[in-house]
Amino acid sequence: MNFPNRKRLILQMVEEKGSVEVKELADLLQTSEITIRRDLTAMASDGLIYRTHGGAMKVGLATNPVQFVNKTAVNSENKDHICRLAAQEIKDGEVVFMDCGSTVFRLCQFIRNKRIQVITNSIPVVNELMQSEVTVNLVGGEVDPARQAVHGLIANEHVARYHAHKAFLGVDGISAQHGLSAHSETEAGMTLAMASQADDVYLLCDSTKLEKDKYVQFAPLSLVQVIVTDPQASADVLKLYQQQGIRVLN
Amino acid sequence: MNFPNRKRLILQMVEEKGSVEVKELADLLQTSEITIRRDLTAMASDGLIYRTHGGAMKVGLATNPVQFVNKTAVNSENKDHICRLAAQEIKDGEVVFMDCGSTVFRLCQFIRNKRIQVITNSIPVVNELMQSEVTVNLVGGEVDPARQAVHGLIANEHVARYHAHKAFLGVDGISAQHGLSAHSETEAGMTLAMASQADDVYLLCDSTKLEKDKYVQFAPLSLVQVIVTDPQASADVLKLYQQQGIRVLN
DNA sequence: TCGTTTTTGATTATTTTTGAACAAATTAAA
DNA sequence: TTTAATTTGTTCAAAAATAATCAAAAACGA
Repeated sequence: MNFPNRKRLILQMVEEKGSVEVKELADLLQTSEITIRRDLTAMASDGLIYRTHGGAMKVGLATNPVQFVNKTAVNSENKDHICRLAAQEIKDGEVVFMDCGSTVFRLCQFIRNKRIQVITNSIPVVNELMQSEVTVNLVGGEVDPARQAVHGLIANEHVARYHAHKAFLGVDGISAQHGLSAHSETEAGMTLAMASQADDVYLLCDSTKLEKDKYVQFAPLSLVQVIVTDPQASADVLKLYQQQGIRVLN
Repeated sequence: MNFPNRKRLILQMVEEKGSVEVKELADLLQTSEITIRRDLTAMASDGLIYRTHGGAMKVGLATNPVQFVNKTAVNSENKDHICRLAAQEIKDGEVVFMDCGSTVFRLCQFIRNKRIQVITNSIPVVNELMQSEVTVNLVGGEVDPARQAVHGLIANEHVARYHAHKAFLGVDGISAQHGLSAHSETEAGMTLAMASQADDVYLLCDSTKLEKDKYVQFAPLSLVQVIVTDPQASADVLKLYQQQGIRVLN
């Protein structure tokens, strides 16, 4: 076993497990501990891993350029629940849209091993899925640094060139009476673009967003086929949506 | 058994198994180890395989798939020199292309505070420049995980919609006789697309790439206006380029 | 056929990689 | 704070792989 091969395997292990030990690697790669140490030192000086006493760690935490602006942390339990449900809907071979919402971002970890194609305008989603089984298609256009996503006219045109089985979208507000609403027009534009090119539109929104109206009201409820939410959602409210022919998962 | 035949079989084996050993090949192809070594050396210089001690690997497996922050570490002094020169050429208000080379990536740190617009197909460049003064425009299309960049037909079309003052591009090889060459056709396509939409094409390449021919030769030297390289570059070689009307910075 | 060129193989010297031993440094525990 | 246990850096030697040189064999063209 030569260095490039070991390097590849070590890197893969570090990525998977987060951290590794010298002994563990020496055992696994059938070589001496000192050789492993040398490998780790070399890799660390290249910035590939973070060297620790007795092993190495994923550099990702420090290097991974952008963490999702911590919005992911709030309400995380409910969001994971929503994402688990949504992930179950995705079959191998499908093409899906994912927009730049924080809930939608959480979906990444549940679909890493699916053989699907994801079309997205979210930079964090691309970073997350780039090293996974998923094939990623990135929407081109102006980058909006605040939202860490691509938006605008060109972006919408790009989306219009594709067709997907499913679209997984986030919104800032949803109500039976006024439909979907958002904080900004640019986000609304992308949501519309993706929705109109997908067979089924899935809205991922935790229960705090139900029956709330925000700045821009941009689409009727009929745009969506499925709403995925958490168990805290009131049954009465959900019934409102179901009466309009929408499937509800919670 | 002649060289073309061995070459074909070796390539096939490398593709299948990911990595091969000299002994293994000598045994299988009924020839001596030294002949195999010669074959491997020749193939490696064409960029078909990655040479290792005792064998060879698939190119994709050897080049680290994640974080190419490491690649920037090798030859970093020379690369910084190149980037400093290149950065000085960029004036506020300009629009520039940046491709997905590792040298080009290093340019990011030198242009963070410029009021310019960058159009790029490189994910690391986007991550790096997203929180800076620079306005970023991302090229859309299929994401190539190995290169951490967007490539392909759609990507090239996207580039064709824009015009830039300058393009900063990396290549794998350059020679006075055969022009520009690359390891893969997809990279070559993006380079061409950007070059044809820019007023001035700047080639960022350290001296190790001068007078080297790689797998795909895709453009004549006349495509570029400026070559930026390091002080190690031989004056004789640079003169060759200057005679063809190219400006050389080093 | 002969002479030339190309390819292959063998030998030796050099380089690279690996492993072992031991002192120095770091961490954890008392 | 001191002691013990790990881990690491350093030096050296052995093993493996490579480069370089030269000779033999095969292929080629006249």
